[in-house]
Amino acid sequence: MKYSKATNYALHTMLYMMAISPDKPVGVQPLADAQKVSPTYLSKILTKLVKAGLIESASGANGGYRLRGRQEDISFLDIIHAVEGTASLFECCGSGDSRCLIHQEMLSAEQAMEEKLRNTKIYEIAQKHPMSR
Amino acid sequence: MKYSKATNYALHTMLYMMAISPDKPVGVQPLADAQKVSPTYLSKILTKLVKAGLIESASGANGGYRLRGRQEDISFLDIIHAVEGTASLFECCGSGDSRCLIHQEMLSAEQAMEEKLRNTKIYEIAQKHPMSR
DNA sequence: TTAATTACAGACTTAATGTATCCATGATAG
DNA sequence: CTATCATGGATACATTAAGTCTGTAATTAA
Repeated sequence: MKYSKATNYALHTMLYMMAISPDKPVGVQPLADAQKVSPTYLSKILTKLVKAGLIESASGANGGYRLRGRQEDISFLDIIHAVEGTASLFECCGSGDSRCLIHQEMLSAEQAMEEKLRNTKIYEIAQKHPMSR
Repeated sequence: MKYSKATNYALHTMLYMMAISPDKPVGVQPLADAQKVSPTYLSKILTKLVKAGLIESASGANGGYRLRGRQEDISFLDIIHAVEGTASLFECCGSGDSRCLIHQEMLSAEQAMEEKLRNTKIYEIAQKHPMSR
């Protein structure tokens, strides 16, 4: 079990956008360069962030991607959910059996991690170390 | 990202062993029946638990698998690590860059989940609901 | 209105991992 | 010796991750 590379790219790209250009749109090319990943692949990931409402996009010249909404509120969990989906990490006895105590404990442990991720904002990271990789 | 079915099988089998036969060895067949999974596949998973020192095995007639060591101490995390390995869920900038703040936060969140899993013992579950699936 | 720029969508490929099955081998009790 | 049991290796299949390629649509600048 591992987080996908896509999640890694998404987190770093969000940090990069916040640090470099929090207001003006940035094209996918410079973002891809910063991560050393292909632009077409990164654009797929960014589209997920758009659909999740974390960033917005604009076509045409001078277009690109831009942060949306209150930047201070964007959490690690928001980004991870946008990329990985919101399904539970642990599927148990047909996923419907709420009597299964193992399932309950696993869910509870997962929620501990999610709460931590929900309370961690990229904004804080950007403050501490704007150019952090 | 998801926990493997193998982890699910391992957790349920450990609970089953603790509830049904905490002392005498049990063959893989009845354990496999309880999970509705093939014996040969389950045996591969159990072998991992053996190598991790959580259970012990005995060949030959009247052999099988048996819990090992202090049963009250076996945690969810022990079992998960035995099956999934102990690698971090999040691999970042070449895995070596400890300056990466994103990596640090992800690690910290993961540790929150692990601490929860370390403090959750199957023994407690077995007490509460011996026949829990 | 045309041309350049940019995001988006779909099909596709490749590699890795998970989930199993089958069979041969080896250990052990009776 | 034989029946019973675990172990290991090879293999097969399905699913997912990771990435590429190409065309289409939208928008701006000239």
